[in-house]
Amino acid sequence: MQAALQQVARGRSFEAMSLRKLTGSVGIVPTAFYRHFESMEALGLALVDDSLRTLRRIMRQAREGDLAQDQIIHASVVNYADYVNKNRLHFNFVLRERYGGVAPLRHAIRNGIQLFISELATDLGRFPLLNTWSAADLRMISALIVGAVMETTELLLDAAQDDAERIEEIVRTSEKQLRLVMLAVPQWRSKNG
Amino acid sequence: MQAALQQVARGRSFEAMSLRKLTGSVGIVPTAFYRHFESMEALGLALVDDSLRTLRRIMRQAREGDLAQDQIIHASVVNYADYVNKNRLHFNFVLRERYGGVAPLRHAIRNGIQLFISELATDLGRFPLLNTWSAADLRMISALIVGAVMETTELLLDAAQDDAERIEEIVRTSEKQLRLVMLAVPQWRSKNG
DNA sequence: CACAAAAGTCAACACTTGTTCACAATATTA
DNA sequence: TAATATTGTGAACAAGTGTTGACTTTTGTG
Repeated sequence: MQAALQQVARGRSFEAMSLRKLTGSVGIVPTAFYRHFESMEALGLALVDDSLRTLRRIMRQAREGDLAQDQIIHASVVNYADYVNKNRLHFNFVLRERYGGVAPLRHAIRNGIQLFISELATDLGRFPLLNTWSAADLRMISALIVGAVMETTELLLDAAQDDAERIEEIVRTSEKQLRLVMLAVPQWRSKNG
Repeated sequence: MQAALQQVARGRSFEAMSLRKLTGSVGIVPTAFYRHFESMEALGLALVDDSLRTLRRIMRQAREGDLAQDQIIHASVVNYADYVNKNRLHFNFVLRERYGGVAPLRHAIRNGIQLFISELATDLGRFPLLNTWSAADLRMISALIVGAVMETTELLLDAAQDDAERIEEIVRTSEKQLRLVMLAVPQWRSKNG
C-alpha cells in the first residue's frame, strides 16, 4: 500500500497504475499481490479507507484545539501544514483520486469530504457568534473553509518539502483567507434560511 | 476531440483512455488518428488548450458585467452556472485533469488557473474598497474566490443536468459564499503586506 | 520438531496498449 | 478532368495488461 501511494505521488493516477510495476517496486512477483488483495479495485478502496482515516484523525485534532480566538487560526494552519508534510502520500492520494480515476474511489472520497464538512459545521455551530446560524448556512461556510483548506493542501503538496520560505508563504495566505472568512461572520445576515 | 472529452466525462481519466476505444467511438481506425495528432499526449495538450480557451472566455464575460453592486453576485453566479451547463465537457475535463493524470496536462491547467486568479486580482483591484489592497492580498482573495467557484463547478457537474431544484440550491450556496467573502472586505486590515 | 497457514514463485492465458509502415480511397484545387 | 493533398485502412510489432492455477518456500503455533 505504501508503494501504491508512492506510485500515485510519482504522477500516475491509480487507474493508470500497473500491477507489475507496483509489485516490482517492492521486489515481489505480480501474483503474490493476490495473497493480500482480491483485485486492483480492492486495493484502491483499501487505500481510500486508509487515507480517509488518517485525514479524519488530523481534521479532528485540528478542530479540537481551544486556544485564544485570535490565535486559533494561526495555530491550526501551522499544525495542519505540518500534518500535511508528515502524511504527504495520503493527502496526495486523496486529492488526486478525488476527481480523476475510477468512480468507486471518487465517490468514497467525496463522501468522506462531505463528512468533514458536516463535522466542521456542527463544531462551528457551537461557537458564540455562529450558534444562531441555520444548518444550511453552517454547511455553506464549512464548505467554503474546507475548500480553501484543500486548495492550500494542494499548494503545500506542490511545494518542495524543504522550501521553508514557500511553505511559510502558503501558510500565511491560508491564514489570511480563513481570517477573512471569519471577519465576515459578525456581519452575516442570511437572506433565506 | 469531442469524443475524447466525452470519454473523460464517462469516467476514465485521460491517462487511462484508450486510443482504440477513442477512435472506435467515432468510427475510425486507430491509425487514422495520427493524421491529426502526433501522439496521445499531443491530443491531451490540445484538449487543455481548447478547454482553457473556453473557460477563459467565460470567466472574462463573468467579470465584465457591471451591474448594481448587490446584484452583481447573483447575476454572475446564475450566468456562470448556465455556462457550466452549456460547456459541461470542457469544465469536466479541466477539473478532472487538474489533479490526476499526466504531469504536462496538469501543469498546463494549473498555469491556466493561476492566470485566472491573476486576472481576477487585477480586476478586483479596481473596485472602490479594494483599490488600496496590496497585490498579495488581492491574490489571496482571488484564490479564495476561484477556489470556491471551482468547488461549485464540481457540484454543478455532479448534479443531474435537469435537476433544476438541486442546481438552484448549489447556486444559492455559491452566492452566499461569495456574499460572505465580500462582507469581509470592508473589515479587512492586512497584518503583513 | 512437526504441521498447518501464509506468502511468494513460475508459466501461461487471453487481451489490450501506442505506434509504424506501405497502400487505398477521398477531397481539394488548378 | 487531371494532379495533388488529405484522410482513412489493414497488418503487424513489441510490449504491457490483470488474472488464474499448480507448486514451493517461509513463517508462526501447538
